[in-house]
Amino acid sequence: MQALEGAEADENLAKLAKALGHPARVHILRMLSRKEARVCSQIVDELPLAQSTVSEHLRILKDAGLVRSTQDGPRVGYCINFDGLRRLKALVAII
Amino acid sequence: MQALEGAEADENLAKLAKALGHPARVHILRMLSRKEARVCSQIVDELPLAQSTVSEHLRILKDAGLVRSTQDGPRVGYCINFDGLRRLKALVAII
DNA sequence: ATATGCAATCGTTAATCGACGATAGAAAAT
DNA sequence: ATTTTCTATCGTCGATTAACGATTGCATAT
Repeated sequence: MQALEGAEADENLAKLAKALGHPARVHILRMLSRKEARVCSQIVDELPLAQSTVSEHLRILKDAGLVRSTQDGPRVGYCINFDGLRRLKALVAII
Repeated sequence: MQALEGAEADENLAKLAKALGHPARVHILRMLSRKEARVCSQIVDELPLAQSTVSEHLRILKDAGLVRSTQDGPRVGYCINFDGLRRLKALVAII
């Protein structure tokens, strides 16, 4: 378990929160959380954004460790990174 | 109680998370949470930032509803806005 | 081998953010 | 009344972000 306090934890929480700091990314995360979507095109269909923009939002969520991409089968799939999400919840909970 | 789902909740969470999306602001929030500081100058002393920059971070936290300023007595004090913080925790918890 | 479909990356533009010093304002102390 | 102390605001600058269309890359299907 990583630290929940100190400068490193602050940076960690800031990075996670920053990734969450856009409505489209919150929406994407919720879709993935409820398994309403697994591939990029489904998310593009749902949001009023270009494919490239959605792809960029997914990259940001991946970079922050909130989302993982999987190649289960023929196509790239996305899913919640539960480790990252758990950590975010833990860090927020103790503020 | 406000909604925890839907577009409005997404925007709300994004706004709160964005405010939290900077290490200095996380640090400030933790200081206030632990009552290690109550006035701006104490925070300035603690952080390697100019007074104007700290003041701006405080403004962002206030705008997001995570911090309140109080004039209890002779001088302006800052404290956690527990309503906002509670809402953040609730919104994050259900992702 | 070629075509198709999906996602990532590139290049660009406008907008926003983060930081600072300087300045203003308000209250308390002298 | 003047000085001091503390915080907010202004103006500026460079860096980062958000968005898009266009292009590339990679599988699968034909």
